[in-house]
Amino acid sequence: MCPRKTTKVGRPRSSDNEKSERGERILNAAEELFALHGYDGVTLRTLANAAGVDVALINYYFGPKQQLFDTVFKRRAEILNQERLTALESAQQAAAPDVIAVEKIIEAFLRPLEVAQESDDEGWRNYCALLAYVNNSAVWGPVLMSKHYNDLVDVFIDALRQALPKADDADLYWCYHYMSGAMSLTFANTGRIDKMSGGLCRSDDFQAAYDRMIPFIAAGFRQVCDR
Amino acid sequence: MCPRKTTKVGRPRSSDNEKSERGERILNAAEELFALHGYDGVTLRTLANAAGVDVALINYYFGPKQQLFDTVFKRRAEILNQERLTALESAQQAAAPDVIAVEKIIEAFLRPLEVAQESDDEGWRNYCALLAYVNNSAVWGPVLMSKHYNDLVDVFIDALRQALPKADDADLYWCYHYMSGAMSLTFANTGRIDKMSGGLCRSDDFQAAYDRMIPFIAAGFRQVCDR
DNA sequence: ATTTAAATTCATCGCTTGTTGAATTGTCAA
DNA sequence: TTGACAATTCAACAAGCGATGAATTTAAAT
Repeated sequence: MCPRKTTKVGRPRSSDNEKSERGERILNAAEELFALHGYDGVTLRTLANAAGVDVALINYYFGPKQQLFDTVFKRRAEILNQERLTALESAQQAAAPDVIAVEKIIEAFLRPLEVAQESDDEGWRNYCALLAYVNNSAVWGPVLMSKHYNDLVDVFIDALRQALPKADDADLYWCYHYMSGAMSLTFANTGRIDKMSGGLCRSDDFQAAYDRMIPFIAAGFRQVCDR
Repeated sequence: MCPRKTTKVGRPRSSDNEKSERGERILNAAEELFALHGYDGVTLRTLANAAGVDVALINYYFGPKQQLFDTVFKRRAEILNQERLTALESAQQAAAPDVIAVEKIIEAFLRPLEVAQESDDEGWRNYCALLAYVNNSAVWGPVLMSKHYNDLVDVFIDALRQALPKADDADLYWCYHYMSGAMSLTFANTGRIDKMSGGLCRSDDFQAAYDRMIPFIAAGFRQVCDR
């Protein structure tokens, strides 16, 4: 007779689905959808549906949409930065008292991304695509990239300046920019290279991408900055 | 008394604003807005307003929104491809009977973009940003890039294969991919490098970007494909 | 002169958007 | 046991969305 209500209003019993972690479910779904469709391509209702959550809960946890976007972008930026920094430091200590080689700096910059993408956590693959979106956007790039990644840039530019003493700063920044672009597209995982190469190369073959990318970028730096 | 009607219904006198070219005005405004905000970030009303045109006229000329997007993307793709091809051919003839050098191939690929961006036609700068958006999008990239640029890729990969006979195809495609990413971000003109470098480098300094990019990319190709 | 077609505006359709206030249910400390 | 607070659903809001049929004006063809 009376139709069984499938969703119950009000605070759920904490034992119902222990560690449901709705907040994180929202962030994960948002990460995936924003990466795929961009900021404006995702509606809060689609997101709520993907996260298995009522639409009002998004605002309850994260405020308005823009703030949610910033939160999603920030979350893994901090982790990634930390891993890059420790990778750089340990490479510098390994090389001491000599100055570190360019290849090692590039490696400290790229390997954390590769490790993240190959991890079990699917969220990292989504985050890399989001990073490509933000990095290439004239609206979000100057805001979010500067806000969350500029400190890291300074550290790596410093390291490169020591490794390439003949370079002037403009050379270093431009080359860093090329690296950033190559990295973004490569790890954005769009499936483009699969089609382009007729299936010979695969977007999700991170090992192949990485093996070639380090020497590619390092040689570029040397050519421009070590003349 | 009677309020002056500022817009008149019906077909306008052809002498009214000769060569008004409303169709092209729509395409140009769409190019700019799509490049800045992406597909979903642009509403047809915003676009109509920017183009100084009634919203219904967009559908009349270009059909539904998706079809408009494709038309915008296609327009300059054909021009760009043609210029890249002739640049490659004339470089090959200049080198004959020797095989062309890697640097010359990269140059044939990049210089048309630089010339376009430095031209008076502001639309080219917008188009480059649009190209970066599409290239990095997992939704549009595999569709539009493949549709409008894959033939060109084949030609350039062929040329690179001749210039780097020791390389296997996977190497070539991956390096091409790095080049594509570096180019996209660099010419996307997001203003990121301006902030990153504290004003030392400027996004719109295409000459500076280009002067360093050719040797950077060429050295990368040689390192990976000429071992 | 008449008819047909092209180019434009207007008004409106049904749906979706982000956001929010109110109601509901559960937890936990006093 | 009561009262404050946390977590959730529901219903609704004004605004905006893409699309389109009808009306209108002009140009071109006959």
